[in-house]
Amino acid sequence: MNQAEALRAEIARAARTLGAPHDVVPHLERPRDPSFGDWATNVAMTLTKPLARKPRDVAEALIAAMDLPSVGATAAEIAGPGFINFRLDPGFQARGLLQILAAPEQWGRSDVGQGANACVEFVSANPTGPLHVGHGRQAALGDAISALLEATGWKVSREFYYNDGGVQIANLALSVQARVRELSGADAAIPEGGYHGEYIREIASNYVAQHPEDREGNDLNALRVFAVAALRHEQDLDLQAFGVKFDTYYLESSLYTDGRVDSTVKALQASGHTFEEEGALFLRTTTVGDDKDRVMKKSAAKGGDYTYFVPDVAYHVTKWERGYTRAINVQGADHHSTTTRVRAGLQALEIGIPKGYPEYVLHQMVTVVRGGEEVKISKRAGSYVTVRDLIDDVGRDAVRYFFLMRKGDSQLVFDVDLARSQSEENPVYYIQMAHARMCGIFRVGEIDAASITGANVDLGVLAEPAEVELVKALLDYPALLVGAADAAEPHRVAAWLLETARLGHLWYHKHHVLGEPEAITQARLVLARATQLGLAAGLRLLGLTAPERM
RNA sequence: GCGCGCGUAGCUCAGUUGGAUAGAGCGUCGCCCUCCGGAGGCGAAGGUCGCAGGUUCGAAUCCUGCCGCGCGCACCA
Repeated sequence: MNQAEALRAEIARAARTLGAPHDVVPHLERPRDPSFGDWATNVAMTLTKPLARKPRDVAEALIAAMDLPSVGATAAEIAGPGFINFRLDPGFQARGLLQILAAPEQWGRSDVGQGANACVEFVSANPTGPLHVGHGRQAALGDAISALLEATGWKVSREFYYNDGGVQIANLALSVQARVRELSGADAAIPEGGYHGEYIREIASNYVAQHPEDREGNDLNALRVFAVAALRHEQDLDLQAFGVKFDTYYLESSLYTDGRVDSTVKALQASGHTFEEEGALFLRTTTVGDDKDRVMKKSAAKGGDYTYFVPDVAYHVTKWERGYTRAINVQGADHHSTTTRVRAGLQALEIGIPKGYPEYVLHQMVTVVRGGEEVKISKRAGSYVTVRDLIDDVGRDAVRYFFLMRKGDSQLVFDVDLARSQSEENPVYYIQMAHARMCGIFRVGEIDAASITGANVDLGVLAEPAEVELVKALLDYPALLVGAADAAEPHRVAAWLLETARLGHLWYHKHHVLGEPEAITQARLVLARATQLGLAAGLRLLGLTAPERM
């Protein structure tokens, strides 16, 4: 049990002696102003009604009923309408750092997920071109959300759904065909809705080199297979360069071949939530808030195919059946119309899937800016900027951090000049520098950092305000992860890193570690080591490196 | 027109799920400093949290209606 939990438990115990409900869970928060204390609770105000007493009365009785020393508290004061502010003994508080030193790899990890299975689906790009910046944001978000879930006790599968059928793939094949024919001197145009990027030319010439028997590009099926394989390979290389690995690749085509699409349609029809109109089969989605009912199967006149959301529903049934109690889909906000449909389909099946399943993390657009100007195209892809462009330009760490530093709901401006600058205005550099600085202390002092355990060190001397603030920030990390994982919001970790790095720099500039009286040096070495490990843990979680020198 | 998201300091954004005098970085203006690691430290100015109502002990946060921006509104995916 950590310090905050111990304090919470003691408040709850005291509250029960006053007659509070047995299941009371006092809310703890950091006061906005550190001068108020180290922890605050509003529990006295929430108990006003059940206890039928005034908030300040409750607070007073609560404090009297608490064993403050047992939880390291030196004072408890009533403030404002009924807050209780607790002050913790600095040495007691700093002893929380020992947990970091004892098991750095475990730091921040918890078991709130209790080993349940979660599926995080992200990127899921059609194999029709190199990955663009939106995919990059999805890759960073999906990978970080996965890491967050893993750190909080979930068993996570990172999944990539391949749309390997459908109109877009057909257009890809036709686009390559046009370029092949162009090579043989024929006059051929890219079809409507086709792909114009430079990479299509590369694929075409590779195709001709490997298929000398089809210089005219007549074998559309061979073209399609070749192009999809080439682009899947290319996307794999992009993801590899980004350091993202998937556990599962799920092919849309397999949903047809193993009969899941048909069985899903039959089940939906049996459920009574479908109807036929003008020769097409509809799902009644208006009952769950959609603005119109959606076509599942096109009329014969339109080809009689299933629309894309039918395999989508079938696919999400497999997630449920594969035992994922939590499924998170990371997509661009332009896909938000699918959420209602997929959920409606799953609900219509009436097989016990929760209403909010799957969860969607939808992110807004990314604008790439260089030299103050928006960048819109890349040579290779033509109409859009690729992830590869960014990685080559500013490096993997910066790309990852920049994609994660804003919450997905907000639009993101990716300033390439800032991302590559070696200055403290660059948040990535700033955070990594803080880590490297802590490492530097041990290097200069010729001390083996791993030998620092904090045993027999009086941490009570870590009482300078800058030290107390840094200690508190470091100890907030585990709870931060729980909240971030629950909300699927990695940007909280990015913000925590920046703030903790700031406090680390501040402390470093204000106080010396080496060359102080022995007792102080020993205590500060513990804080330096904990800061280094704490920052490294956060960086690692987001998939960033923690360099020892820069 | 309908749906979703966003609107917080000059700029870029946080805001612990409804709490105290709304914060940080950059920029601006003062004053210091040159220290284990490249410049940093201290302080100041700067806000009607888009607007107007509502809910309650208490709202940037929840509800309603407007305004502005983005995205989406196919028998496309």
